[in-house]
Amino acid sequence: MLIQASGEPASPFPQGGEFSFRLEEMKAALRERGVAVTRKRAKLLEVLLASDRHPSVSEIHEGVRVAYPGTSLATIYNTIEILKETGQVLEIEFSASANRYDGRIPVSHPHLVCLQCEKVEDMENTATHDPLERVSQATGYEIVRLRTDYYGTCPECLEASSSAERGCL
Amino acid sequence: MLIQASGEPASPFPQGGEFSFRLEEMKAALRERGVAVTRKRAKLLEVLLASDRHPSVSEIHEGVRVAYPGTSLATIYNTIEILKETGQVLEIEFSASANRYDGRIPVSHPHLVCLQCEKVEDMENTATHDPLERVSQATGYEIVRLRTDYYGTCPECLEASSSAERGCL
DNA sequence: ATATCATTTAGAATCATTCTAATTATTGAG
DNA sequence: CTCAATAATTAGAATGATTCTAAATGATAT
Repeated sequence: MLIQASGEPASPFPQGGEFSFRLEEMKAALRERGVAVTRKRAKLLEVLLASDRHPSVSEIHEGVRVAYPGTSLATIYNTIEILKETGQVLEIEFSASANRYDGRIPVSHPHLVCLQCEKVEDMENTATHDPLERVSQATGYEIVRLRTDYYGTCPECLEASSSAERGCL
Repeated sequence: MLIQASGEPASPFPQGGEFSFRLEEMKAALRERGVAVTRKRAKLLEVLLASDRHPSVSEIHEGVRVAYPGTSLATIYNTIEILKETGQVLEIEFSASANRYDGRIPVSHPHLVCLQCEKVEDMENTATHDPLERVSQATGYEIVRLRTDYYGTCPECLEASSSAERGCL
């Protein structure tokens, strides 16, 4: 599926460029990381930010290929990996379909995922008593499932790695 | 990784059978669905319930093979699929590693996922203001990421399917 | 210009999962 | 019991997303 079909030249964003701030932030993060902001990478960032679809890698690929037809999938994966490492993109994992990416808000926040059309939308972070019902009311979705997972390092692994640092291994 | 090595005969659960209730519930759901509770399937349910690891398909496979060495992976996948359809197991999706399954509490609830050892633990559902900090305090995890996603059907798809039902397509 | 280093590439490899077509087990009717 | 019908199970192939690899290309800096 195609994200954005704007041509190459200096492309400001369609809807008025609300995310030019993020664009610069991402470019700065890449430079700070010591990697070049090549034309393809810059285009990738634009495509990522231009879409409110939380695009997949292959959607981004198609978007970049509008401007640079020869672009390989590997380039998209490589760059997304760097963006992940620098905290510039949020990966929304799926096992049954392709992962989706949020470059606009790169920190954890709730989404609405339509099981039918696979749309992924941002959700206002409302207070959370009986979250399913509340969210259903607020959004018009028929909510059937909520996923809330906290990711981090467990106490055992924290202890193990601090021991290792102290040379106890 | 191996889940449970108990032999075949009538095996009650190791820790005293707190989940025999769920076992019966799952068997009943299968029967109601019109599928047989074969010995391999029964074993699968036991292995699933016996572990607090939120086992993956291949972990379940290994557990079942202790009792039934010839068991194929396909059987595990097939049965898990039926359990999912009947709401008897909660699938915890990962894209970078195998999905994990919770048969003890088959409805949505928060987990703690260790990024280092890939442990998946159940979490008490505490009130949720500044959830990262709160959860970190409560659990000893160093929390770096929270995933909260609501799954369901968006208003557009709801409308589309009700139109279709009314014969408007 | 040229040596160096990063970037990009096409395609192979991997891994979880699903599919397929054949085999085996179970069940119910007679 | 026996046999036909149906369900369950199997091994392995197919799929699809992602990662890896090794070669080619591009940019940079003297």
